[in-house]
Amino acid sequence: MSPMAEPSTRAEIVAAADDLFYRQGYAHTSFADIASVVEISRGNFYHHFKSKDEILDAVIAARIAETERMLARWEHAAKGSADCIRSFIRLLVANRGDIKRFGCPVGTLSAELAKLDHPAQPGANQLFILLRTWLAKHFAQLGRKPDADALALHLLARSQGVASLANAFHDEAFIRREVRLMEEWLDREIS
Amino acid sequence: MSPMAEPSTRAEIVAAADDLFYRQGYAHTSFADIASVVEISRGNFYHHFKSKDEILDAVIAARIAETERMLARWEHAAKGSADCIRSFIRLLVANRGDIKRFGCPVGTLSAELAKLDHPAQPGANQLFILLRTWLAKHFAQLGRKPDADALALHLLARSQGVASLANAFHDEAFIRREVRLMEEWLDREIS
DNA sequence: GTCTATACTGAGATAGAC
DNA sequence: GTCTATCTCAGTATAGAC
Repeated sequence: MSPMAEPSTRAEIVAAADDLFYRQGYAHTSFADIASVVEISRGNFYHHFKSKDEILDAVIAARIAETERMLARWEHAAKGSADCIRSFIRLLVANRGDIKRFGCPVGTLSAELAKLDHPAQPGANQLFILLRTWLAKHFAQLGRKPDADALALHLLARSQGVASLANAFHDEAFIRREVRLMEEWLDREIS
Repeated sequence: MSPMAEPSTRAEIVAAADDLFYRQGYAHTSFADIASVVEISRGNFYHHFKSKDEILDAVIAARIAETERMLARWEHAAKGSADCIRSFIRLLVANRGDIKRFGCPVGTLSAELAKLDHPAQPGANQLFILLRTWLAKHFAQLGRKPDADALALHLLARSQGVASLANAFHDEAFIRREVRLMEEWLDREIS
C-alpha cells in the first residue's frame, strides 16, 4: 500500500475500465484495451486482479461509492427534499453529452449483464437500488410516504427511458424537453 | 426458393437468430448457438449467410416487417386512434414475461449496437422510427398535430424506461402500475 | 518483496477451403 | 457437410526491475 501520493496502478486500472465499460460495454472491452490506456503490460495486471470479473466488481464498487458521494453532495447543497429530487432529474441535462453518445451508465450496464446472465448482476442493480431508496426517502419526506417507492420507481423509469431514446436518436433537445416535463410532474405531485 | 410449403432453412436461421439475439444479445450469440438450434451444419449455414453481420441485417428486416404487420393489425382492430395508442401501451403488459426477463427487444438491441458502434445501428433504430411515426400519426389524428412527434417520443421513452426497470428488478407488478399511469396520461392528453 | 514485463497455453470464435 | 486456418481473448508461468 503506497500512502496515496499518486493514484495507484490499481486505481488507474479501475478508472480506465470504468470508462471503457461505459463507452464500449463490458464484454466488448478486452484486457488489452484497458492495458493500453493505463500503459502497462497486459500480463501485469493479473498482479492486481485475478480475473476480468474481479475488475468488474471493483468498477461497480467504485461507481457505488461515487454515487453515494454524489447523493450526499446533493443533500448538502439542497434546501429540501424537493431540491434533492430536482438534482436527480437535472443529472440528465448535466450529463447530456455522454448520455447522447453512450446512454445511462447504470442502465446500460444493468441491461448488458442481464443479457450475459452475469453473476455481477446484483451488484449492478445495487446502483439502481441506491437511487431508488434515496428518491423514495425524499418523496416520503415530502408527505408521500404511502407511495414513495412507487414515485421513486416512476421517476427512475422516466429518466431511463429518456436516456435510452436520447442515445438511439442522438437528441439532446429531447432530453431538455423531457426534463422540463419531469420537473412539472414533480411540482404537481408534491404541491 | 421453395414455394413456402415448409419454412425455408433461411427463414429458420433468421427466426432462431432473432430469438437468441433477443435473449442473449448479439455479440454473445455465436454461429454455433444458432446452428445448434436450427440443426444444420456450419457449412450449410455459410451457404445462406456470408457473415454474422448479414444475419443481423436479416433479423432486423424481419423485425421491421413483423412490427409493420402488428401496427396494421392494431389499426384494423381499433375503433380509432386512441385505441391504437392504447394497443401500443398494452404491449408492455402482453409481453410482460419476456420483458421482465430480457427487456425490450427494440431497446436492448439498439443499446447494444450503440456500444459496439456497429454499422447496423441505423437499421435497428428504424424500429424506433417506425413506432415513433406511427404513434405521431395517431396523436395528430387526435388533434395534437403541433406536438404529435413530441408526444410519441414521450410515450416511447416511458415504455422504454418501464421495460428497463422491469428487467432490472424482475418486477411485473411495476409494469402493470406504469401501464395504468400511461393510460391515464393518454386520457388526459387527448380529452 | 512489491511491482512489472515477456512468453506461452487453451478455449472459442469467424471465416473459408475442399 | 467435414475439416482446417487463423484470430482474439482470458488466464498462467516465470523471470526481471526497483
